[in-house]
Amino acid sequence: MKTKITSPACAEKLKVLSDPTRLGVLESLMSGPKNVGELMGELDVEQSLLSHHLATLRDAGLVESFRDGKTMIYQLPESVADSTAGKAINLGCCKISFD
Amino acid sequence: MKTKITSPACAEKLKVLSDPTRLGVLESLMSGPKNVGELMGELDVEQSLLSHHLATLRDAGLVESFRDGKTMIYQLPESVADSTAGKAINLGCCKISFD
DNA sequence: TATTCATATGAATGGAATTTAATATGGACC
DNA sequence: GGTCCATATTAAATTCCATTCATATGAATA
Repeated sequence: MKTKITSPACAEKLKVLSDPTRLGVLESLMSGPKNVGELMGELDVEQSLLSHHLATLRDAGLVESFRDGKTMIYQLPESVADSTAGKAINLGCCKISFD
Repeated sequence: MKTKITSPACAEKLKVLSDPTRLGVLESLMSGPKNVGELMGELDVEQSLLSHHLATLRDAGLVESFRDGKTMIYQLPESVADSTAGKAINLGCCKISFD
C-alpha cells in the first residue's frame, strides 16, 4: 500500500501563488481590501490580464470580491487572512508567512 | 514610481513547490535524508521523472545530495529545514509551515 | 434609454514545464 | 577489465499557462 505523502491539492494551491502577479495581489490584499483599479496601479499590470489572475485566485478561494458602486472590491477571506504574528496566508494544507 | 510589491524571485521559488512530486520530496525529506530509491518507493514515481524533479529542486537550492556507496542521498540544506515548531520549509523570501 | 466607466469573458497564440523513452555515467564488486 | 546497480542526462512529445486582443457585461449617470 503506497501512501502519497503530499496531497496534490496542496501543490495545486501553491501553484496559484507561484505567479508574480497573483502573489502580488495577495501580498497587497494582506494590508486591506482594494478595488481592481488600485491593484492595477500597484502591480503595473494590464486590466484584462489582472482580471484573469483575479479569476484564478477567486476559483482557488484565495480572494473574494463584492461590488461597491461601480468598482469591484477584492479582499482576503477571513479563513485565508491569517494575521497571527506578521503577515501570513493560510492555504488550509499549509501556511505561508512573510517576514 | 511604481513599486513592485512582490519579488518575482519568490514566485519562482514557490513554483518549484507547486508540483505534487517535488512537494512530496520535500515533505518526505523533512523527516530525514533519503536515497533516490526510497523516494521512488514512497512517492510512486518513475526513476527518470523523479530524477528530473530532483534536479529542479537542486537547482533551486531546496535540496542537496551526496553519494553514499552506490546510492545518492538527498536531504534538506540546513538553511531550508526550518524546524522551529513543527515542520516547515524556509524559502528565504517566505516560510511554509505544515500542520 | 443611451453613454460611459469598471471589470469580466472568450478565443487564439506562444512559450514553458511535465512527461516519456532511450541512453549515458559512474561507482561497486567480481 | 567487465558487469551490475543506481542515478543522471538528453531529446522528443505533449500538456499546460500566461498573455494578448477583441468583445461583452452590468451598474451608474446623464
